[in-house]
Amino acid sequence: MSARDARNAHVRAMRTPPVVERESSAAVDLGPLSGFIGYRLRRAQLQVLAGFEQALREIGLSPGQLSVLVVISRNPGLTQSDVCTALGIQRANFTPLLHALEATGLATRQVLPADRRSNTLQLTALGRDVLVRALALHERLERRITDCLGGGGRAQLAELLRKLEAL
Amino acid sequence: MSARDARNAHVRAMRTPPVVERESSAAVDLGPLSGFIGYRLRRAQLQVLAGFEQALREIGLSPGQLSVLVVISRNPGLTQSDVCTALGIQRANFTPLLHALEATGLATRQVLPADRRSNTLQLTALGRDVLVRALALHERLERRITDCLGGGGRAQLAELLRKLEAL
DNA sequence: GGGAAATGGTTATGATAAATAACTAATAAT
DNA sequence: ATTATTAGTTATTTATCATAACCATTTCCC
Repeated sequence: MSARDARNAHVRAMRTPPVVERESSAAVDLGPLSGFIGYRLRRAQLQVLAGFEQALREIGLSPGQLSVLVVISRNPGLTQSDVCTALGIQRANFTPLLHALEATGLATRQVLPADRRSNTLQLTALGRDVLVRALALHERLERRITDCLGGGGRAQLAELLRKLEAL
Repeated sequence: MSARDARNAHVRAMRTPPVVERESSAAVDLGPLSGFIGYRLRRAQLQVLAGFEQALREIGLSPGQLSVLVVISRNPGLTQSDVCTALGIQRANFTPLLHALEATGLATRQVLPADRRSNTLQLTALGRDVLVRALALHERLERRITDCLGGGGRAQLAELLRKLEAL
């Protein structure tokens, strides 16, 4: 990095023709990697994830938890499996996620009388309240993204990603 | 899901006006979630990741490993830290990743005489060969993505994601 | 009606990626 | 020469995703 650059700075300044430049900081060639969608996706997702945690820090919801709250808020009475398939979560991974929402008093399970294997999900009053606040905080993140991409870019990105889900 | 639909099918067929439709399969309302870039990113990234593993199965490289091979192939003599900052990997997480590449004979570390704390990285002959084959296999995935998004869409996506990394 | 098969939810477990802190050896700074 | 940085390693923690096995319930079908 710049360590070695600093070390060799005098050499370069006096005698080195600025040809090789000794890997000066950002001079790393990513080659075909720059065009890999998967690579770009990973880095972008990490960045947005960091933004999410920052934006929702005071509430402390994970992305998955927020998504579940949104879905059961708009579709009261869905079963766990319904939510899982809607969100692309494994049923096995959904159990602890949901239990966390129950433990914090945001959601409740209720056995469906018509099929006593199934649990239907509802938000508590607290859950509705927290959801509203979380969505407001999340707006900040989305605004940052819009500022970064422009309104059109943001819409394009959402659409392209949506298409990609059907890969 | 369709389970409950099937259960109530006779009822609906005889007397129920097709109004409520009992959460028919894809009728889950994601609400604002559909517009969340973070949500779309997560799902798209998972999909592309699955495509990656499928495409490179016969070689068995992880995305991170491939990215490292590419970078040290195009920039021989980089130190570990150089590669880390170029790829956005923590130095601590890079160590086992690199050791795996060494253990499979794809890359070598070499102490830099000018600074014996640093290791410079090189590909072995095998590493170069595997890299070529891996890139060829990876082409398939990229082609699938291009088929899915169109050439223009793919370029747009790459650019938008690149911008997002600077969020 | 009653046994086999399928379904909803849970548990346990493993694999992977990422973050943090503490440590060593070597170099740089003063 | 002492001190402070820096490169790399180790250990640990956390979170996400995947798989398989299991129980209770319901459906299928004979």
